Amino acid sequence: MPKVTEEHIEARRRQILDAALACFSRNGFHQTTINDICEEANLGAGAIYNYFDSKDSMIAECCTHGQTEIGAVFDGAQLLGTAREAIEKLAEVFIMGIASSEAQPASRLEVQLWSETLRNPEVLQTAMGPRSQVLAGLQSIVERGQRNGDVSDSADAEYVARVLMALRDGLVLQQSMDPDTDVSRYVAAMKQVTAGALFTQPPAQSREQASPAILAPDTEAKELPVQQTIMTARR
Amino acid sequence: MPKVTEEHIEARRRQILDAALACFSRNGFHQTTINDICEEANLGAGAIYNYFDSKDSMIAECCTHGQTEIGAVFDGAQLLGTAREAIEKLAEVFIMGIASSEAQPASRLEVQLWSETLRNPEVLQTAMGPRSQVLAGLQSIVERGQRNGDVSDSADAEYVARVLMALRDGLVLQQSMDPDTDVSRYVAAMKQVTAGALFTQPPAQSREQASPAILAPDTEAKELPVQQTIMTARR
DNA sequence: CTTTTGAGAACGAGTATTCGTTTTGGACCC
DNA sequence: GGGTCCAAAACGAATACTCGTTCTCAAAAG
Repeated sequence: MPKVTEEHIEARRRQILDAALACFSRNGFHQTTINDICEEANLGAGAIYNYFDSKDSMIAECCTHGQTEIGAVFDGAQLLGTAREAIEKLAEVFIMGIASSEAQPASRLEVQLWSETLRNPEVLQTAMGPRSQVLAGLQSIVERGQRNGDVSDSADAEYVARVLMALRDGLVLQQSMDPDTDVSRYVAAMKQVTAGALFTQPPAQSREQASPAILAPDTEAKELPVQQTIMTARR
Repeated sequence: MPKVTEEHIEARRRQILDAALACFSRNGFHQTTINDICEEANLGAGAIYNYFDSKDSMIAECCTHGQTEIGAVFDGAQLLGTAREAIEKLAEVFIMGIASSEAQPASRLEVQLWSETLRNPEVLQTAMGPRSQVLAGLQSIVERGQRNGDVSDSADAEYVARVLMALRDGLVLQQSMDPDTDVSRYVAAMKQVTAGALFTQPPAQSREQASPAILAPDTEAKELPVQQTIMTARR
């Protein structure tokens, strides 16, 4: 069959890649053999090597594919309004979307990818790209919140972003280890925690920087509506 | 040399295990060859097989060792007082202690272990043991806080525990990917977020269960210090 | 008939494990 | 006390096997 349509070729590639992805998420990259992929794809070894140079290139392609998707979903979320709103939106779209319960294979693959980054600098590169993009996005949300007086000035924007990222990564891990993880309940709990609605009582006399918001300098507590006093309030 | 003391044997085992651990955390379980371990331990291949049945048994032993330690550190933290205090304590002892910056190898090993759990049901078992123990501990802290009126009744204790766990796991991941991660800054940011001190303003009109704390029943808002109003607010 | 595709045998590099040999150093006798 | 002995310990080449990749050739398509 000389000259098969370009789409056919792409379809074959995707067929193989899907098979590889299924195997990788089930067994990890290095425990998956080419034969496993062949069987999953119902193809012989020769066929696969018509479409991919090597197993490593399949691994690489799976990794970049999965990671760029994460960046894309993050970018897709419209993060307007206050930081609080943005974070709530993130919880719904970014976390629910990526770690949605029908996507357990994707979570498992991501965990495998994490361990691969520790070993393979190239994979680390491709994984860190989208990750730092997301981190930067989160950080800028926090910083914008600070400019708007929405977020405590004492917050360490970079590390608050990391904390938010951890909330996502941690869910991915839990979901991959335990398929019964209830993502909605997780997101609800996460919202409650990040919204500061976990405790019914205020922080004790803040000893250190533990809860610096209440020490924000320019507050005029007595004059302001109650709620306002907590945060930086007006400059 | 007949008659070698029992301790000597244990010491040799540990020597080999330490070598294996170093290799595993550097390269992952399956990319590490027996020869790598031999070189790291300055031993021949045969010597190693006097102390371990197989490479797999070394993997298994590394996994259980690392994981039980986590459980032990958690148990070691004295978690008395209010839930807020307990969580702060946890941040300091549990998270700082386990993910302390000189322990990057341990973090890397844990990430490798995560991926191994997805593949090897036996490893999953041994890893889940300490993990569920910690989760249960976290959950009971939250529940105790609820009984004391310390924590919002609407909180989903089980999933709040998962969120807290995610904060730890996420740090482990970040630290393993990026050795420059500043654990103290992370812990500080995490404390601020969990303490509800991130935002300067109270949650908007709670639309759903997003921030149910403001509906917590038994608060006496008017009597309380100003800060208190933020979370429990009116009514 | 020419060209592309795919299956599966064959290859070869790499690895865990085994095993026969060598080394070690404490015990035991003189 | 020092020389001999010998089981434990270590070694490392040999083994058996797995797995990624290549090769060959038949089938299929144009």
